[in-house]
Parts: sequence; C-alpha cells; structure tokens
Amino acid sequence: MNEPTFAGRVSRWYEQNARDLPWRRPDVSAWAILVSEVMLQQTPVARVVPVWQAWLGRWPTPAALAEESPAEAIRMWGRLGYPRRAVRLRECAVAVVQRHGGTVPDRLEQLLALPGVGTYTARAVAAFAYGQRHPVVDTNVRRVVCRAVAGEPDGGPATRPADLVATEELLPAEPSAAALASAAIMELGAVICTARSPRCDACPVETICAWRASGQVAPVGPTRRPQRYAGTDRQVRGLLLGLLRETSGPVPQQRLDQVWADDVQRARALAGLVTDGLVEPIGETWFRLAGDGPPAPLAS
DNA sequence: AACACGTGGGC
DNA sequence: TGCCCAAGTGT
Repeated sequence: MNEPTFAGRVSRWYEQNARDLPWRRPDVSAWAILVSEVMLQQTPVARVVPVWQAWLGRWPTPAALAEESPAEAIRMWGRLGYPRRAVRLRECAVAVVQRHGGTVPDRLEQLLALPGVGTYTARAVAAFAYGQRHPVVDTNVRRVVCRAVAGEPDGGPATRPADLVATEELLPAEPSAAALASAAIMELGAVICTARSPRCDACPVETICAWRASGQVAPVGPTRRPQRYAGTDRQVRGLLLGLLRETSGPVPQQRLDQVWADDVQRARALAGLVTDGLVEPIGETWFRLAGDGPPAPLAS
C-alpha cells in the first residue's frame, strides 16, 4: 500500500471540510464560475457571496450581461472594490458572445484573451468549470506549495513560472482529480495554511510539510511595501464613484467638487475614471456613470 | 518590474 | 488609530 500523496491527503481533507460556497455546487455554469473568480480577485469570500447571487440572478448568462450598460454593472457590483472589474466583466460577456457564441470557452488561450481574465482566472475556469488538468496558482496555492515543498515561509510577491511547475508536479494525472486537488490546495491555503497564523495542528499534510519540519522559519524581511490608502487617488476615485453610483443619471461637476478639496488631485482622479471606462463626461460640466442613460448628444 | 487599482473587517 | 490584509489584472 502506497503512502497517500500530498494531493491525495489534501483532496481527502477537502472532501470532508470544504466550505459550502454557492459556486461550488453541482450544475453551476462555467459563466457563474467565471463571475465568481473575477469577484474573488483580491476580495474576501464573505463579501462576494451575496453580490454573486444577485448578479447571477439578474444576469444568468453572458448574453444577458452583454446587453446591459456599464453603469448597471457598476451599480450591481456594489462595494466589492476595484470597480474596473465590473466594467471588464461586462466586456468579457460581450467578448464571449461575439467570439464564442455566448458560451464560455474551454481553452486556456481563449480564456486568457478575455477582458479581466489573467493567468489565475483562466486556469481556474478551465479546471473548475471544465475539469481540465491545469495548475491553478493563486496566492494561497503559492504559499502552501512554497511551505510544504520548499520549506519557505511564503510564496513571495509574484507568481513565477516555477510556481506553476512546482504545483503541476503535485497534481494527480487524472484531470478531474487534478481539478479537485487544485481546489483543495487553494482551500487549504485559505482556511488552514494562512499567511498570518497557520493552524498546523489541523493540517492534513503536517507530517510531510517541509516548512513544519524546518521549525517554521519566519519570513526574512518585509514581504512588501504597505499599501496606503488615505489621501491617495484611489480614495478620491472611490469617493467620486460613490457619488455617481448613488445618483441616477448625470451629476454636475459642482457636486463632484465637494467630494475632495484638492482640485488637481480630484481632476486627476476623475480623468482616470473616464479613462478606465467607469465614468463619461456629458458636455463640459456634467458627468455620469458610463452608459447611464441615453447616448450623450454629439458635440456640434 | 513596479505600480495603480477599492473596500471593509480584524487586531 | 492605523496597519495588514483578501481566490489578481493591466500597464
């Protein structure tokens, strides 16, 4: 009898301990899975769940979302953060309709070409929606693999090709088992092998973990520069968009001016929102969420 | 490669 | 309070 493999142990643990997240239920569409992956980018599960349910309730298919304005998508996005994702997700729906007849593609290359879909999301959809054998490497997986295999305390700042290779080597040969293992490793990183305080006593691979064996050496230096928020353009963008989001139709610049005192920074933030397709100018002194109403009259 | 890009909850 | 984070992507 062989000893259980890394993937085998984690998969068995997952089958018994996985959280009951709605996008993991049977018969969830590839589109619904794609939507969940985009919403989960840099955003905690607890905040995604209700928005995901409302979103799919309103727009069950790419075709349904593709017909909507960016403004509707931005509003439905609520306060998940990084609202460019809402605009890109709608663009993604348009692309799926135009390029693939409304069906989410199953090839990595085609997924990668969709707006808002990068290395992680493309692989996640291919594996979780279509059962293909691809390493799915997010920050959780990187951390788990670095710890368990290399004995290092964390995965470093960015996903490297080596991370994909190291993860791929852990996956079982059979595609659906590999997809399950990928979900399991990710879940382990999210729930047990966390960045701050790992619960090694509850970990299914504690006895074969290189990091545990090494005495859990601490991280070397500061992992990354702290991301500040107060006073940044991001905060100003958030304030401006907040006002536009809760207002139906155009808002006079005068009202936007009250959101932030610094004229230069406020103008820069607003221009950025326009560039990113979140906001559109109406004439010289009015602004609205992109597509929030009939097309703007052409300047004569 | 380094940065920009939101938000709200935990400590 | 203020810092850190949480299933990345695009430039």
